[in-house]
Amino acid sequence: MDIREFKSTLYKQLAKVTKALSNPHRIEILDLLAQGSFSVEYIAKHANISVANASQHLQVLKKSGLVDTTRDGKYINYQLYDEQVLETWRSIRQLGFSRNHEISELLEDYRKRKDQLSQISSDELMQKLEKDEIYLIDVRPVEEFNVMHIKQADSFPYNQIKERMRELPTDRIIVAYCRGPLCLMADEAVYLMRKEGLNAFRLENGFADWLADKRAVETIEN
Amino acid sequence: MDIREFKSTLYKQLAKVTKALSNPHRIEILDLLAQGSFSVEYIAKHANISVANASQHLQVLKKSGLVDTTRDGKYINYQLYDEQVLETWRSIRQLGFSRNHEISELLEDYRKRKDQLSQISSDELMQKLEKDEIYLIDVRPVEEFNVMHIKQADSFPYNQIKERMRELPTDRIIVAYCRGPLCLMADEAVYLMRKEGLNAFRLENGFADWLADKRAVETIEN
DNA sequence: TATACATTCAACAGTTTCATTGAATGAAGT
DNA sequence: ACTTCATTCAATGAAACTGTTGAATGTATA
Repeated sequence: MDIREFKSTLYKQLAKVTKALSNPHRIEILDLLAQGSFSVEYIAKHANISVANASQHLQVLKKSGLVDTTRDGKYINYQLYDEQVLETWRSIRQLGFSRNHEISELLEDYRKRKDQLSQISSDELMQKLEKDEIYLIDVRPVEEFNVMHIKQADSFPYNQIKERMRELPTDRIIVAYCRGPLCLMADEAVYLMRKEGLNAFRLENGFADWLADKRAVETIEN
Repeated sequence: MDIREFKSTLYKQLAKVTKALSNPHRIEILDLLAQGSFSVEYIAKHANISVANASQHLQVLKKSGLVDTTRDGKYINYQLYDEQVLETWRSIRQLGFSRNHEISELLEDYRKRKDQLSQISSDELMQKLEKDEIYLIDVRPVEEFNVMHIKQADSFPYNQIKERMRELPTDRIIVAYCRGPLCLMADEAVYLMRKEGLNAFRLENGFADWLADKRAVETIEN
């Protein structure tokens, strides 16, 4: 095999990985898997595609080595292969934000409209949590909260906020977080809470990045 | 716009960037552009594709924001948009190495056959360069040497090694480097030098990573 | 053993991507 | 103004990618 042939083979192999990342649904799935390990059905539901379609996309990701499976009863759970996949995904996401203007504009517009950009950084959150100045809520689906969540957080799934509004404290700052910077559930939650006069903020980024930064988390056994 | 629509749009926008990365030729081009700024013709030649085809791939990369152009006389030079593109490419390349077994095997097989894995790390090189124990050669095309090169290196393009063999010192260690870990020119050079009894090694990784690590480089004005 | 159900498979049509070809553009130099 | 030459454009057919559908697989539970 001569050098040229060799290089072609190398780049073709590398492209197998990048091809796996080239589809919007697969990106959304990766972003979701950054939260933990989930069944095909769950993934399909949250990526808003059919189960068969999700299964196919997951197989592409698996063949490329980016995700792995474990069987749990009759469910098959998919998860990111390792931390490096998460790191690379974060790098790509970051690049998307900086190189594709539309992405950051979309998010900014949305947030400006919804919650006046009331964000709080991870560092700030840490400090205020220690001083007990904050009530922290996790607005992701309870399944994801159960897999893992920020240490002092309570579960308040986004779709229950309205009914459970009176459980929230009126004398403290409330901080809501969800999956990551692309996740809008926390924004929606903050919007609803502020409409009711609560002092609510959104955590900048979200759980995936909290985890990647190796900050304190907690798990609920099942 | 509801949340779902919003998310679809976001992930579609992100996929615009990843789609640009999903083709083997475009990956090879990015890898080449990690060395500096080059004309369409040069890129086409080194990626072994037609000029028209290279032009098209380059336009895809440009539309996705990953590369940028500057005009120089009648040439149009393409370069990576910024350092973040290089960083993300390195992250993806790293992921490819770890998740696609074939890649590392291919390289290892090739190197085992060619130069018995005689590699030297960047740190080791730095130390030995200071002690003047090493003769360092850059085996990339001279165009790339001129753009930038490791500080103490001399230019010995891979395809001139044979003719210029007698210029090389026999009493010192020779270290050859090329573009990066996917580049085989340094391996070929080491192979040729060792066959002539010279004490030659390959620099682990290559110029792109040397640069990314912010080590000392030099430029030749033109 | 039979049933339920999560997941995968196989086949299909619609769309996108790709490389090739030859013509068009447009800046530089005569 | 004319020529040269790097680059881009436009059109084409082939190949790869996608989502849908309905059937098949295989594990868990009754």
